[in-house]
Amino acid sequence: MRTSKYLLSTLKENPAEAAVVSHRLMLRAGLIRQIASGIYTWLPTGLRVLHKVEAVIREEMNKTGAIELSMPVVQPADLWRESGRYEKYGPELCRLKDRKHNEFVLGPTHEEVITAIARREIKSARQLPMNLYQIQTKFRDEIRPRFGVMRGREFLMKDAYSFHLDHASLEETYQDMYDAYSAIFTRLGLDFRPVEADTGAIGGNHSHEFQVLADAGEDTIVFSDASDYAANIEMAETIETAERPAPGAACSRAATPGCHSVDEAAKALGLPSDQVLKSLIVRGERNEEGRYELIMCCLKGNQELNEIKAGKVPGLSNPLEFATDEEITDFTGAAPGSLGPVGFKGRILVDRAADRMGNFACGANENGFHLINVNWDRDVPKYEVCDLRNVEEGDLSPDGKGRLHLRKGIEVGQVFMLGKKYSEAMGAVVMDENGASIPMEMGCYGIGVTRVIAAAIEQHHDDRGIIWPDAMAPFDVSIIAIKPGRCPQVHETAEKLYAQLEAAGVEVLYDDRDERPGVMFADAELIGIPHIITIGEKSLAAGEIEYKDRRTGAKENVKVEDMAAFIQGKLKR
RNA sequence: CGGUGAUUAGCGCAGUCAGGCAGCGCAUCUGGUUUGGGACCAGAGGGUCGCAGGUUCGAACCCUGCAUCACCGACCA
Repeated sequence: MRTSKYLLSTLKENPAEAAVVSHRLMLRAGLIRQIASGIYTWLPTGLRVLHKVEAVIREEMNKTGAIELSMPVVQPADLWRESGRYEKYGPELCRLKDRKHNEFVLGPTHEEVITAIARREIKSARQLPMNLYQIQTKFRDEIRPRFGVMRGREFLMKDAYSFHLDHASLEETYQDMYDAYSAIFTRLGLDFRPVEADTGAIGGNHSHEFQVLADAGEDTIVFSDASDYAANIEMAETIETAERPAPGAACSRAATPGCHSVDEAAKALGLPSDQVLKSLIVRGERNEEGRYELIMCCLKGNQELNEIKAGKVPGLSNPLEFATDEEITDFTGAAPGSLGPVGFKGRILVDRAADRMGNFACGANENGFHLINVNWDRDVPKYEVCDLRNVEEGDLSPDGKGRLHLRKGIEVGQVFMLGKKYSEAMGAVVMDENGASIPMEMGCYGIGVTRVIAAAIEQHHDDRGIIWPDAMAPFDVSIIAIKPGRCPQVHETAEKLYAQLEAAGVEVLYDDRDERPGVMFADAELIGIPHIITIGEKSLAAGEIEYKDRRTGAKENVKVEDMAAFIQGKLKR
């Protein structure tokens, strides 16, 4: 490709809207342009990168025997009613109508369509297992799109769905996909970790996420320093070793006017925040009158509720919902900020760490008052202990080996065992050898193709721009001709080398613009092309061409006639 | 969904407080000088000042409503 005939679209200045480095560089390098909130055009250079990532994914998926197909973005609402997700999915699901007022959705994922395909097309158990995949646009109407394509509303995803006669077969394919994902992310040059994960809106019962380690990540992952335990913080179980102190002085009331938070109350009472109980009121199930049961969750004041774990406690709303201020005041007679378990009329859940507290302070269920020297059992006779809090840096690993460390991660892939959730709801069955209809076991496996690119840039860049891993680079080589208009020999050498490399199948961006050198160097480095060749009068006088490695910055002079072979040698590695 | 802020040339912004000819830098085009790390000089083109309404002799600027975008928060007890 000649730069003069290409749409490079690089920006010298930093775009105002970009907060993270990958977003900034994707805009500056001319990879993407925003067209609406969370919706992007992929410019030619960006599309080349996208195609590179797709190619690696296809190769590794095909190796496992998965078969590619393509499903529609626009899907009939009825299909989603069949699975029960039309109502359940919430406002993230974009709903629309056609001219005949038929209802449709923009596919945020494709379980419904694939299950509809499978139930028609897979007729015999002998066809199983079968793993079908596509690389297709998804649309999720995110609450808050951000960080460019990291959390976009429209994005590209590789999604695979496997069908099985039994669970053992599902486990086998799950492992194959786990291994394929590891191979894909390794080939793409990413520093990643597979972690145990929650199954979320997709449903199912077993799952791993593939997390790219990066500070810009929106997920928190935890891992042990002494074992291979790794999980999303949403899943990580806490282990407590502290002993509960013996009850001391009797419980008494203390005025805490104007205190609405744990920190304010702790300050007013002269206690550290881990001696103050945090009491949160959440919704349970709805009763006949349409009211929610209100349940109290008690935590140490300095610790955080884990909504995912709490949502799994039987009887609690899932996904977890907090009670409104009105509901709380109606039920307890006090406003948030003055709540506590002593005398609370409803179910009380106590986090494992909070259970080890003694002689602590908590709200008095009376505005402007707290209780001090409160003790479980003595002052709160009935409560349930469960795992409610987020693990923290240095906590014991749930497998009993080592301590936990927290890191930020970008979720680039997830593998699920779905089981029979969709096949049962939608009647995707096969005949077994006895002639009985049995719903197929299913698995599903996603990779955020567009997010992978942002994640790669987060991990691979410097102050000059992107440093692509080889497998993702939009071009293999950049040829920069210094003032070819002034020196015919430079022009001829550049043209010849360009033709030679193109003929050898090397992807070259040949900067033939006759710009000042600084402009061309800056563009090549911003775009992140791994190998940069400079042809100029100086070295050409000695019959040489300059080579620079984008990653290491190392420079080398190579004889004109050897350069094509030299580059091909670099690319083979 | 809540909070904060923004919206003026392709991009980045000033001008709004205190109403009175639409500005600056970059980019683009023309000419010239330059030429190994985002050159310099001279000139030119480019604007429904987000939209709608109101106040005013006069509105980018004041008022009202709306839209879009961004950032922060959604752990609140």
